[in-house]
Parts: sequence; structure tokens; C-alpha cells
Amino acid sequence: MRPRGRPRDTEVDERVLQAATELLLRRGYGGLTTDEVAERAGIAKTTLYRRWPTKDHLALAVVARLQDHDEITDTGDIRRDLTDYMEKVAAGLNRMRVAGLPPGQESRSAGTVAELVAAAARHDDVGELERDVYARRNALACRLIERARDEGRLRPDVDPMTLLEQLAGALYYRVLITGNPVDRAYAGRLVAAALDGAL
Amino acid sequence: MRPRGRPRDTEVDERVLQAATELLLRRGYGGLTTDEVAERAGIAKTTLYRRWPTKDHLALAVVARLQDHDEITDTGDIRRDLTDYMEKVAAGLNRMRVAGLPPGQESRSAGTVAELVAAAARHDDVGELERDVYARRNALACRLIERARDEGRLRPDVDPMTLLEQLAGALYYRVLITGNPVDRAYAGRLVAAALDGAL
DNA sequence: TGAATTTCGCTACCCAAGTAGCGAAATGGA
DNA sequence: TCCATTTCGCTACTTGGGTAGCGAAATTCA
Repeated sequence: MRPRGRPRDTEVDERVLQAATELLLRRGYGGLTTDEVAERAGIAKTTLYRRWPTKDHLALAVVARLQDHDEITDTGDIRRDLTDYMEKVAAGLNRMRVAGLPPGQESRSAGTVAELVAAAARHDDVGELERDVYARRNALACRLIERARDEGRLRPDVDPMTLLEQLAGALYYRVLITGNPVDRAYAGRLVAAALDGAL
Repeated sequence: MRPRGRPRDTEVDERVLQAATELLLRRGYGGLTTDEVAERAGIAKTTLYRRWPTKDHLALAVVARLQDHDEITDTGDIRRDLTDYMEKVAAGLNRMRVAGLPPGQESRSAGTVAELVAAAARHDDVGELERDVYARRNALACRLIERARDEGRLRPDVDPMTLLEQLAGALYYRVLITGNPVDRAYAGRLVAAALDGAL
């Protein structure tokens, strides 16, 4: 049942997200301006701000929509499954990190990923939404690990979340802090290190 | 030998950093404004910008100065040494993460840490300076690991940098992404997981 | 039909980052 | 002493995120 007043134009959301997506992907976070998004979407800036209270919220909405909800493969080979998962996470990071750079000029910039992390720190609700995205994705991998553990393919005292944080953390650390590339080779080394231990 | 023109007032740098430090610690990144820093330091804003080309550069200078150059303990017990090191890293993160919050209202905000990560992504030179800070600190821990490995206390195929990235990465992941607390207990669990492996 | 309610577009505005340009002050060198 | 050079303070400005307030449009309910 409709609320009381004039209904929202639902096409507006779509047009705004479209325009914002294009700007974010082509020009990066700094090149995404609410003025231009509003202009391209053919609406007033105030209308935009009625739906997304800050640019950070808008950018998160864009990125959340871009997330492909890829499934996790479960072949029973935990080493391989985890490597596959890490590679998918890495691919997502790499897609965002080059956003806004002229082709060929990649630099070490973590770009949009870093800005979204900062956005999460600035607004509590953005942080929660972001955490939901990660959590949903990690939950699948978590079950993968639990199953392997319960079937005796991993040590019984393995804490799935700690293991995941070790793996994903290293990827994010590379992208955000050291700026080194993350590829399948690195994902493999990482999983090997985490599974085999250092002792 | 002095350059040609009017010399820079060296006291200005000190006064600016002082004012910026206080603002950053008390009000957080968003509460640090170049206008107020300049006013408190008793200089014109243009003078500030002649030394630090952006607010991001200034903030990094502040944080870099705050880093305590604590040594790394080497007791020969690699498990304990790494835990100590992780705890020091965590302490540094926790110090920055509460910056700008009224006491008691900690929230999950990663605050200044996240903003600095974004700053590194925005300006290549800020990124390089930041990486230098981390690299210098990590180099010590790296040697610690190498020594343990070469003395047979760790597997011979251990890659020190990968191990460090696993450890530090998980800490940063917690602070920046999941927002969970990092304390000594977590540091211990982390080191145990990395050393013992999951298999 | 009319009243209440909500969205929309518009204009004008505030704030903070960062820049342009100028005259005055402080230095080294001829 | 005079000149080149550089810093400094100042004022004015541009840009982008975000807000206030208003009149018009679109809807529900009586």
C-alpha cells in the first residue's frame, strides 16, 4: 500500500546509479562528482541527496551492485578451493583498483578500494553495509573451512574466521598498504603458507 | 650554504605540526582543517600549503612523527617475539583508530588509519612515504624471522615477507574492514595460527 | 472536490580544500 | 648601495560536498 504523498520516481534511482557507475569506473573516486551525476541523470542535486545522503553512500551503492555473486567451488581439495576463492577476491580488488586510471598507467594506487574503506570509517552505516557484503561472501568460505575441519582434512582446533582473516587480510594488506600486485601465484603461496604453517 | 632569497622560518614547521597534531588527535581527520591549523600556528594558509601541498601530506607528517621507533625484542622464542611485535603494531593502530572520538564512544571506526590509506591511494608520493614507514618497521621483523629460519626454528621454505603480510594483514583487515578489536589475545591466536598451520 | 502529504526542481547558500596574484620583508651577491 | 631571489601575509577566487527553503506537481484520503 502506497504511502501518503507523491510517489518517488523509481526510474531516477536507476539513472543515477548508471551515471555514477560510469563516472566511477572511468574517472575514479575523485572524478565522481555529485554535480555531474545529477546532471547526467537529468535530476536536481537535491533529489540525489534525498536518496543517498552522501557521496560515500552513493559510491558504495554503485560498488555493491557491481559485486558479482559468484559461487564458491567445493571440490573437496581445500587447498585448491581456498586458492580459487582468494583469486576471486583478488580479481574483485584488481577490478576496483584500476578504476579511474588511463589504461596502461596502473600505478600502485588502491583507488576506489581505499576510498571505500575510508568511507566506512566516516559513516557508521556505510561501514555496516560494507561489512554485510564481506560477511555474506566470507560466510560461504567459512562453511567450506568448517566442513574440511570437521571431516578431518584440517586440524580440529582451526578457527575458520582467523584463517579467513589471515588470507583475506594479506590480500588487502598488499593492495592497500604495500601496493604490490595480487595474482593467482600470490594467492597460491598465501594459502600454502597458511595451511602448512611456518614451524 | 644558504639559497638565494629570504630564508624559511624554521619555527613555522614546528608550530604547524604542533597545531595539526593536537587537532588530529582531538578531533580526528575530519576535524583537522587547514584553516584552523594555520590560524593556531599564527601563519597564513598559503604559507602552510607551501610546505605541505595537501592536507593529506600534512596529516601523514603528523602521524609519521608520532610513530615511536620501538625496538623489536629478540628472545629467541619466535612465537613470543612475533606476538610482541604484533601487539606493538596493534597498539599503534588502536592509538590512531580512536583519534577524534569522544571518550567512551569508540565505535568501530578505523578513523585516521583509513584516511591515511586513502591518502596513500590519492597521492603517489604520500603512498611512498607511508610504505617507507611500514617497510622500515617490517625490515626488523623480517630479519627476526630470517634468523629463526636459518637456525632451524622455522621451516626452511618460509618466506618472511609472506609470513609478515599474513600477520600484519590480518590485523589491518580487522581494523579497517571488520572493525573488530585487536588486542594481545588476538595477536597470540594469529601468531599461533600462522606458525602451526591449518593442516 | 478539497485537504494533507510527499517528492521534485530550483535558487541560494555554507564550508573546507586548494590556487592566483600582489606587495612587503629578508636574504645573498655585485 | 642596488638588484635578484625567495618567503610571507593577505585578499579574492574556484571547486565540490552538502543544506535550507520554497513553489509546483503528484498522490491518498475524506
